[in-house]
Amino acid sequence: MSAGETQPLPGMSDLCAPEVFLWQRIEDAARRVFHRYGFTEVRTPLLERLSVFTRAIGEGTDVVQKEMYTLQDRGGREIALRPEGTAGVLRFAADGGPERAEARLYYLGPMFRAERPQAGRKRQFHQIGAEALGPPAPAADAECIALQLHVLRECGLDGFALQVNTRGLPEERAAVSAGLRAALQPRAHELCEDCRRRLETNPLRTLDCKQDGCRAIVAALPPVSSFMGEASRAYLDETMRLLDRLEIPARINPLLVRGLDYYIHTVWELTHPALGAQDALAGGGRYRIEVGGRALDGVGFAIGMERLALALQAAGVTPDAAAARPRVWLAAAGAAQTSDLLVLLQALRKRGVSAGMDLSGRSMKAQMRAANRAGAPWVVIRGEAEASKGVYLLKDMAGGAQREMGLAELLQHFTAP
RNA sequence: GUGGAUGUAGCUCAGUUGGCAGAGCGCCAGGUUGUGGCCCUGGGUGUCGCGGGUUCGAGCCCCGUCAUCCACCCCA
Repeated sequence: MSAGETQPLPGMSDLCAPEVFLWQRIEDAARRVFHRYGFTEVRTPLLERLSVFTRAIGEGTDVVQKEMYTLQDRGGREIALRPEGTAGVLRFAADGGPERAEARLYYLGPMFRAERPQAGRKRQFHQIGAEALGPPAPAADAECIALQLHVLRECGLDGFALQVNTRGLPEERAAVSAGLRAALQPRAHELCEDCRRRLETNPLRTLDCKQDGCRAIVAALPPVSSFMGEASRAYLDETMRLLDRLEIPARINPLLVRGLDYYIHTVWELTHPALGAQDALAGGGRYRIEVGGRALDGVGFAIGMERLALALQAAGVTPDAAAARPRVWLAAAGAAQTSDLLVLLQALRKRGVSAGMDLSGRSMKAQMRAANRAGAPWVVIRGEAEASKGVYLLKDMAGGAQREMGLAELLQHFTAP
């Protein structure tokens, strides 16, 4: 409620129970699938030299120009919080020997972009991503898409739509730009102000303009692949054919543009209808990135965890708090019994039993209420009467029945298979 | 960076033409001298986001500001 000190920065949020259980489930599912595909985790720094991002993502992109958190470190170096994962992973790959040029890596963690927060858009957001390094091959792209869908399905999600397009090769970009510019020229005066500017700077960008007028004009354009060479068109065709053989429903969207410069050939995006305006659940593509004097090829994707969690919740997948529920709760009548039960509490935990207890010395009634709230199926009660007999009272919370037990029998009850 | 909406109890939200700050849920205590869930009773001093202004009087009107949400933009 109180604004200010206790609130996180705009666009950043604290993640806690119960939502955090859903996140853990997503992370576990992703790791499981990645390992099955031979990917290993890499944890690169959140901070990198600014040039790592500007070189890879592209000087003129929105991500670099208006969305990065940049700062100077104590040595006066220009550094930045990572706005995406690929650049750092590729910096890592270039840092090692030649075997890293064929590495299969996944990552999972926070990214930072200084945008205006919105539904499904945070300034600190989280991605699950993977990079399969290696030379361009339609089969590698198809496998990467299959992996991404596999991760999503393993999380319990369905109902997303896959759109694919091609960016061609870097050397074809001039031809694509020129082709688009020429095709748009006759109707340039009908385009919106932004698009008239884009026509000069980056004609590709006119393709995903949201203005109705521009959309109508752009929809009539020949596909970008028509301005590319035969090899690039064949690459896209083969990729689509392989997706079809893998029974992955995909649609070519000739208007799909992705805002990072490093992409070549296959690019794709997954949208989900539950997400609202920010409906891109995940994206990916093939890239060629120059780092440390050499060009590395690969294909990769990223899944937005916030958006995945939103889509899952919309689909009725709820956080499962069961894992955090104690199996047994301990309740003491009197301070002397509290210390005895604290010893029992630790004995149970050491034996692998999740156990809880209210240690603040409250009434029996309050302790029972706490046990009920925690969802413990069993409660162990100990007061003067039990202490003098050297026993514990075990209560079954579902039926209400209770009976006395010695310590050995009690431990046996909770540790027996 | 631009626009719209919204800020009242721990949470979700009412609050009339400006006139004593409210409900539900949750939480705590009691009814049950050692026992949860259901029921009953009791428990609210809360910077009405913050700062100014108008007024006899402001949660309500005006100005500013901050925050949140949504949308543009961009992307995951």
